[in-house]
Amino acid sequence: MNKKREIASSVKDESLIEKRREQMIRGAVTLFKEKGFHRTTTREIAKAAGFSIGTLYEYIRTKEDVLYLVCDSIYDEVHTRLDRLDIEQGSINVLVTAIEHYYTLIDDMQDEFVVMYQESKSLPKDALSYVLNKEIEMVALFERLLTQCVDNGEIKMTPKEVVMASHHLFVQGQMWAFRRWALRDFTIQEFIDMQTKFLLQGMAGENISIQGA
Amino acid sequence: MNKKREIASSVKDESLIEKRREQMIRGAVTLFKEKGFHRTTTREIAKAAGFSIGTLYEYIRTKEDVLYLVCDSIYDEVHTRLDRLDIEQGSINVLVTAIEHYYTLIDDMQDEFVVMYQESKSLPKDALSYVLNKEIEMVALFERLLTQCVDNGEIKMTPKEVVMASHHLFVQGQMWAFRRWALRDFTIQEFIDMQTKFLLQGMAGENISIQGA
Amino acid sequence: MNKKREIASSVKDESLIEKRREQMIRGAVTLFKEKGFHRTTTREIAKAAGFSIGTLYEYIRTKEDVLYLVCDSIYDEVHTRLDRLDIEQGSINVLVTAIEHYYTLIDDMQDEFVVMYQESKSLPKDALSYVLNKEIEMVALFERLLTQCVDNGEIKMTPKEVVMASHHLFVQGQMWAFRRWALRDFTIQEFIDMQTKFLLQGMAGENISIQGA
Amino acid sequence: MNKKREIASSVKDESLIEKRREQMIRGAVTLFKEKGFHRTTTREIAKAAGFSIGTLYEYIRTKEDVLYLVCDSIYDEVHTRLDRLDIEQGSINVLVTAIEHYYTLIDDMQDEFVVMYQESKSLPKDALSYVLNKEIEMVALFERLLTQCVDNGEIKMTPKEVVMASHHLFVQGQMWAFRRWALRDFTIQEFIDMQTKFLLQGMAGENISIQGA
DNA sequence: TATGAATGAGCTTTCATTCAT
DNA sequence: GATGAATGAAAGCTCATTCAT
Repeated sequence: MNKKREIASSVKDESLIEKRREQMIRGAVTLFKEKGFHRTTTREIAKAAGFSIGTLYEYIRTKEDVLYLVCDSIYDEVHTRLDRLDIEQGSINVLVTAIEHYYTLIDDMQDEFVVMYQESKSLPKDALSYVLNKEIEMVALFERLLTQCVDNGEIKMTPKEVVMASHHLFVQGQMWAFRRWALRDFTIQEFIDMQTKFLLQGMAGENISIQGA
Repeated sequence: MNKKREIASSVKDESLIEKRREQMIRGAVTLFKEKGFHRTTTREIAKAAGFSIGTLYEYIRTKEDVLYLVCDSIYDEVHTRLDRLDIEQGSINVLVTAIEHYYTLIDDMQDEFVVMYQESKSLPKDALSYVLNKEIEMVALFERLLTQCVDNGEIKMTPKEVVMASHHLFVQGQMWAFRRWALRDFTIQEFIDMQTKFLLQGMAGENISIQGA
Repeated sequence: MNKKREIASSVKDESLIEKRREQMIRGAVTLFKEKGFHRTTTREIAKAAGFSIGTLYEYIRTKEDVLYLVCDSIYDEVHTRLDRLDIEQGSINVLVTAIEHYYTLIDDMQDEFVVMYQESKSLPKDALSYVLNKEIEMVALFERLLTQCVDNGEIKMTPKEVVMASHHLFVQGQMWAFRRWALRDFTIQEFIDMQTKFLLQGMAGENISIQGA
Repeated sequence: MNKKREIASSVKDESLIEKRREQMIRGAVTLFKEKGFHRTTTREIAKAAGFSIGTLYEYIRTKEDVLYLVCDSIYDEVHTRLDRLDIEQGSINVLVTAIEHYYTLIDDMQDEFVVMYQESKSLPKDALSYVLNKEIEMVALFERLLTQCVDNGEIKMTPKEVVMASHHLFVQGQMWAFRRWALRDFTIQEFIDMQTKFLLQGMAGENISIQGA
């Protein structure tokens, strides 16, 4: 369900398509980051990619396709980087590794993530649901790892807390991408450490009574 | 510094201005939420507000003004609701109350917050910095409360952890606004409780060794 | 033929109409001079006149009416000032006086003349032809005076030269209004003297002694 | 000083730019003459030029650019036609030729000149000063020729008279463009002859005393 | 009479997309 | 395959004019 959308191209040569689209994505990310999707013109994208507007349209059908290609390429990278973890049995160690890989990935592709989160709402319905689905997959990865930790007794959490914590981890990733201006005193490693510690402390502790008790 | 921007209007009657702008904001939020700022036309805003395009422009100068009015009205509400806390001396109780008020506020104005966070980048430079400043003020409120808890010994945290936790609280608010679709199984009260518990546990625990140690 | 156009007003009190229109004309001339008819808004005219846009429209029907009122008031002044000459029998002396009066008038009402000549093409057909007719009357006055000078032997000119010279005199008046920036080294009296001398020399052809000498 | 303004075009082919702009100018002059710059819409200009509104804006940036192109092309023609005279040593013969060429030029491009003089005030500041400068150059040409005639004894004139006469010649050119409706009984040759004769007579004569002397 | 809020036709300009070369 | 000139729908905004108060 929600398979990768094929972006039509009138060019036949597959390797050329890939090359051109890569140029396109690189240029587009910079522009989208700077001015947003709507304020960026297709001409600008073509220019930044190094070819003419006519050529641009040989490799896409609509401007939104460019945005989709950007989002899609991000998730290709996510998969490349996190696929190993996908098969491993969950444990605290695997979880910690997953968090580290995920946040490092976001750090490496900060611009791309910002663009994706900022602009994905401009995608056409089906492309949007494809991207959203990728997001859900990510959250589900954390959910699975956490659940397995609960199952093997390493962590104590209600199922609802697992859901919440997964979203939490995911959203903290967005935070790193979006709010780096506010977190410029932190290195990515510090950030990872703190997030990890935070999570594990939050989960491990005896129930602490709140509100005066 | 960064004073409220006056949006010029060619109408003189102040109370009428307020009334019309309220209509405008209400209509605009719905539309911006639905289609985003750029895909919404000024004519649609006028129509949703219940008056003509000409009348719309009697109360604003540019389309961006509408977005600013939306953001500004949100922060007016924020201030109305959180101003009491601003003067209180920090303590765990006050902090917990602040979290509750803040997340309840976001819950009440979900659409408005989503729009603000999604679209504020489309504001003109000075308006954007005004809005960003409001955001910083919010984070600073949490920071102050946390620091005072640290000072009075209720909480153990390094200054860096205080900064991180403040951003964390802030971003979790965004999460509630943005990801309600993913959290539809949670009530706002559950959400508040979990976030609060999470935070306090994370802060209170003895240092727990991570990574196998 | 081409009678004064009545500008409709919904106000009854004639003296009030006159008062308001005078305010209007004074304000409008300044604005039209500065920004031209098209770039001036009716609101600006109302404001410059010292009353509201609603009141403005109690005294005129369209924006073009304002322009007409300006042009009309100029020719009222022209008539007031030159009517005496209209009845006198032509002679070199009368001609010289006419030139002097005419150029002095233009000097006194420089702004008004500039506006009229620059903007009169924006008048509606009938108003335009009324104003053009006034212009023709002016030229005709010079023509009559010249012709009578020819008839009484004071000047030697072919009928065609009379026509040309009349237009010449008229156009030199425009020049004084329009090109004062280029003629800032000249006083109006110098200008009058030179124009007069120029004309009379030009007409004298064979050395004809003027003024009896 | 006051160099030709480059009007930006997004089209690269220079010869195409020239061709399209020529179409544009031709169409615009007709329309501006008929209805004035402000009453003419850009769509009408495009249509008159024979292409779409989108294409129009491939060759200009703003509506005012069209007006500038009109003015500029007039002065290109002026230069083409009068440049020879620019280098010649002044003499009565050269002066007479200059007058003839100048008035003939105006006769050939009557519409263009009318438009330029009527509408140039709608140009943006820098374009206006460029055009005004061209005008000053024209007057200066006459001034130089006259001064040289004075220097070589062919003509007797004070420096002030030279200035005035130069403006006079220039303004008479405007007259021929603007008031042809009033001068329809004259051919351009008659006009030239009369103006020339007028000027030379005015200048050549013994000083004739005016007003009583 | 005076006011000024309301209206909407109409303007300039942009830009995604096409297609002949 | 690559190019870029051409297109026109659609957007933001203005302003002359009206009319209820």
